[in-house]
Amino acid sequence: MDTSEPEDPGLVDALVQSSFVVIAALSSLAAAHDLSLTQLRVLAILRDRRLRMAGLAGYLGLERSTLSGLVDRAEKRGLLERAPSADDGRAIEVFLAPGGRELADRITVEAGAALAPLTAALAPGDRARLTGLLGSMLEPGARPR
Amino acid sequence: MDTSEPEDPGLVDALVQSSFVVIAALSSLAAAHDLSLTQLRVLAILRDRRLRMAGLAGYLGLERSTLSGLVDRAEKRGLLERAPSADDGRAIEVFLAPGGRELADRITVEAGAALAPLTAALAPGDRARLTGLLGSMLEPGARPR
DNA sequence: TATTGTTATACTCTATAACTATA
DNA sequence: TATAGTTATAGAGTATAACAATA
Repeated sequence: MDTSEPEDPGLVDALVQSSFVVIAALSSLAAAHDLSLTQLRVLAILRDRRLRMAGLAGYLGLERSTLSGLVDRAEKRGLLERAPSADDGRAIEVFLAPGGRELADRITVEAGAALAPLTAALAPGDRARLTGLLGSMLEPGARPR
Repeated sequence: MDTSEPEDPGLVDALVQSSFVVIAALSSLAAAHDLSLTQLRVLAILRDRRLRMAGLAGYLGLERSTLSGLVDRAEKRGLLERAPSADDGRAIEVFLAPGGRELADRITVEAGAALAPLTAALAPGDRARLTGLLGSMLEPGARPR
């Protein structure tokens, strides 16, 4: 018996469809600021963290070599900064430059507005219910892979 | 007053996070079959449709020129086929080749399995509730942009 | 020896612009 | 003229492999 079979194809479809809609909205928001979706994620991740290159790569699920170019470009645009780690002579820490922080804040607001057409489709009680259900679905240990 | 402000930042966060988790699972499923996420979407879209290049580009939100290369590669792999349209001498129709249909079916099953860790985190009643809430959120007219 | 980050290389994805063929 | 698709070109994103510096 394959216990990993889905019990509710309708839910899978709904999750996949809504995810594509949300990601498309975020991609278009990123594009409006001349960012890739990955760069937008970097800004969001570094909003309250300072990470080494390898740590950032881990968050994004990318190779370290990929981050080098990505951070290069963002650094040239004044969004990110690099600084050698005090603890480890090999490591480089990445964090938001002033311009990056400003943009990250702006994008946070705009993301809410971009998704408002979706969230506004629900009654207030349903919004809270949806938040709760997504929250329990994402609880530690429930992630795929 | 800015009426496009989000009324529930918690919901926005939950939607964004869950969407990234779902898309990451699908990307990794695509990668396991040597497909890009876009190619996986093409297989899903063409599963019950035959579209012109321009129509497919529209579904994906991509330029026609982008589709040319993408379909080229998938065609060489035996996943898609092209045929001139009977109605319009300029148009080319794209549809699943036998290999593409087989792969699309397999991927549909595997997507359910890949997301099972998420869906299984919910009680059956909650799964139905979540399906319903996502469904009403996606109702026509609610899409961003 | 192992790890951190970078560089070199290659391929895919994507867009813009120019082109051909058809409408 | 306008539309469908392709090609040429260019840039970003990504990975693998090889490398230098540090641990």
